[in-house]
Order: sequence, then structure tokens, then C-alpha cells
Amino acid sequence: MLGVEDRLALIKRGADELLIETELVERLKSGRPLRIKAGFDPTAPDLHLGHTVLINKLRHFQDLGHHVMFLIGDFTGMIGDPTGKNSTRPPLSREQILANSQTYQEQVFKILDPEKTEICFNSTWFEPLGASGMIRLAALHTVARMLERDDFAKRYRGGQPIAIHEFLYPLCQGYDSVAMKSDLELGGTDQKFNLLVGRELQKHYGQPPQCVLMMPLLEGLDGVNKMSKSLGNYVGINEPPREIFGKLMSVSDELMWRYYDLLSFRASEEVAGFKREIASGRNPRDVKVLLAQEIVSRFHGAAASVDALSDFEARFRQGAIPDDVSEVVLDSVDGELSVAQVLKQSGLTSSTSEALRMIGQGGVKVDGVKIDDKNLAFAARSNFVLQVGKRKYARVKIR
RNA sequence: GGAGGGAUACCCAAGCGGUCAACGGGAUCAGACUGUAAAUCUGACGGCUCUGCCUUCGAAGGUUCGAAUCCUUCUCCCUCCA
Repeated sequence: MLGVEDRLALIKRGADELLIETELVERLKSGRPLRIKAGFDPTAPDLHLGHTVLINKLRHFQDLGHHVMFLIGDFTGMIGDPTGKNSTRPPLSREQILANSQTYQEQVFKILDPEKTEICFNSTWFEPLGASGMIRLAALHTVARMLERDDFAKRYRGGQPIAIHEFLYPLCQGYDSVAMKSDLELGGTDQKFNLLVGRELQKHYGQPPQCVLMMPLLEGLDGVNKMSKSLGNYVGINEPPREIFGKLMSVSDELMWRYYDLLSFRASEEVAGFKREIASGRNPRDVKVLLAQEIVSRFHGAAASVDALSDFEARFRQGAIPDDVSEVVLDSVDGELSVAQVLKQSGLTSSTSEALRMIGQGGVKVDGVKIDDKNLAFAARSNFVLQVGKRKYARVKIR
């Protein structure tokens, strides 16, 4: 068993902020398994690397012998967390929420130990609470205090609408902590306000207030916004290995370091070594490959990461045609079909206008040979591989 | 309830009677280069049977030879007052 100091160090590794450290130390000293809470909105059916920052940390707690409670906000999902949003979120339907939370559970156990994880749904305590209970809960907080929250304040000042129900979200999240008797809640830095409401409410209900551990938010592939499904800048852990690999390779050299900090399990001394090597001339690409392979192996196994690397090398270094090109069969018109139609109907371009533009820009290849004739037509019964740019392929058969 | 302000392409945002398929930025896509789907540079970025034609500027009407631009009504949003 590690000493309190070492356990605390592991808990704090990579974390942005821990409140209140002295309180946590006291609880760690008690030696009992702590009740660790982390809540997830069932909005995105697929976990992405951004979620795993937090889940990895939950795994640390499990390894230290604590009781991890994975809360699925099936009730609060109907409100929609307003955190970090500059607009009201559309509420989810009951069916969507249930389907999404199912997917969550399947994926989260790629990282967490199912034996040591308790899955909770907050509808368990909110359904019985009822409207009157909700009003009593709402009476515990003031509008002024709600408006202290930065994103509410900004929206209010900026003339953006704030719907009343959005005020209920932090209260509900705080009440979750009461219902779950949590010792520590884990969340992103953007969750600070909500996490602290939990402390307030627990005090009100006569419980010792939870400690709060905040993890940094992972930037998405654009390196600017936080990784999110809705912004399309994410890497889903269920995506095909080659896709995960490619997406990680598209990260800028600068952002790569951030990903190393928050996603890699490599020792920090080793990462520091990479930085020194690159400063003295090593190609950043090679280090990026190591990261991409580590992540792919974590979710899909070592074999998949080797395959993803060789596929990537073949396609982007040597311009080879990949081996998993999907096939489309198209009907000819009067015995032939124009390139523009083939591109559109095969789904490689979204319109014939775009198809013609791509040809004009030199982005279209037939069997690996660039074409520049916009009026080109393919005869019936021809069979070829069509390519747009470096990433879109289709094996086309014309009937 | 009253008074103002706003709604433009994926997002932000110009335009305020013709030269507007609509400035600019972001995102995206393509090309070049390369060390990679990094960076940088160049270009494209409504649709089509594509040297031309068709449909767009919240919705519906109207004025005009001609409207994103003017008028009317409607919808939604914001601000201030009550």
C-alpha cells in the first residue's frame, strides 16, 4: 500500500485543481474506500478521447481501492448542461437518452474495471422527488449566485437568452452528490461551479462536503475548442483504428504535446526526453506516430496499431491505394456515365458542381492517374478505382 | 403591456435599389511543398443537362424596368421600461 503522500501524488497527476486538499488528506488517512463520483451527460453516444482524460483518472482511483460511481445523467440529460455553452441546448428525448447511456456503459469498461464500478442513474432519485421536491431544491439557491457563474453571466450581459430550467442543472448535479453521498467528485475545469454547488447542498443536508478534483479539458483536433462530438473535432474510441491513427497524425506538432500530457500513459520523464530529441533534430512525425500507436493499441490492440501505421505509410508516403476501398455499382445512361455523375453518385463529392471543381483543381484520379478532362465519360461495364484528394476512394463498376 | 433593435451561405460578419451567387474572417476541401492528414503557400467553397442556365439573403405578399436592400403582414430572438 502506498503512503498517503504517494497516493495524493497519483491523484493529482495531470489534474488542474484539487479542492480542498487538506480535506482529502484527512479522508485518505481514514483508510476507508472513498466514494468517487463522476457524472456524464448521455448526449454523445460515443466516448471520445476527451472523455477518457476523466475516465483514466477514475481508473487511478480504482487502482487505489476506492469506490467509483459512474453517474449517467439520464434525468439531467433532459435539461442539457448549459456549461460552456453560449446558447440553450435542445433537450434530449427519453429514448435517445436510454440508447446513449447503454452505449456509454459498453465503452467505459474498456478503461474501468467493471467489478469495481457502480453505474448510477440520477432519475433514480429525481423521479421520486417530484415537482414539489424540485421547488424545495430550487429554494436553496439564489438567482444572484447562479449569475455568478461565468457562462451565465456572459450570456446575461451579452443579451443571450437563459432559460429558467438551465438554472436547475447545477442544482440537480449538486443534489446528485447528496443522493450519492460522494466523498469526491471528478469533473472538467469547466465544471467548477457545478461541482461546488454539490458542496453547498451537501452541507445543507448535513453531509461532509465532497472534495473536488478538476481535470483539464482536452482540446479537439483543431487545437482551439474543447473536444466534442458536436464540433466534429473529436477522436472516438470506437472509430476504426486507421481512422483514429490518421486523426491523431493530423494533430499539429504543438498540440501533440498536450495530447501526450493528457492521454499518454508514458512516464513524464520519457515525454520530456522526446521534447529534447526533437529540439535537437528528431522528426516530430516519429514521436507523433508513437502517440497514435499507443492510443490505437489501448482501444483496439497492438495488431491494429501496426496495421494502421503501415496503411498510413502506404497511403501518404507512397500514395498507394488502400486495400479496403468500398465498392459502388452505378447504372450507365445510354451506355456511358460522365465523371461528374460518377463522382456524385458514388458519394465522393456532394454535388456535380463540386465534382467539376475537384477535377479543375487536379484532385481526381482514376486508377491512380490524374485526370483533367471534365467531359470524360466512362463506358458501361468499365471497372476502376476513383479517388478524390488523398482520403476518398471508391471502386466503381458501371453497369 | 409599452418603446426600440435584430434575423444574410457551415459559423461569425459586411452589404442597405442595379456592376450581388453576395466583401472579409474562421471552418472545410483541393493543389504545391514537405517531415505527416504538422507548418507554410496557392486556389476553391449554392445547384444544374456548367463559356450558359436555375434557386438563394427569417416567411408570405407588394412597389419597381430591376430588391438582400423600399413598403405591409407574420414568425422568432434581444434590449430597455412596466
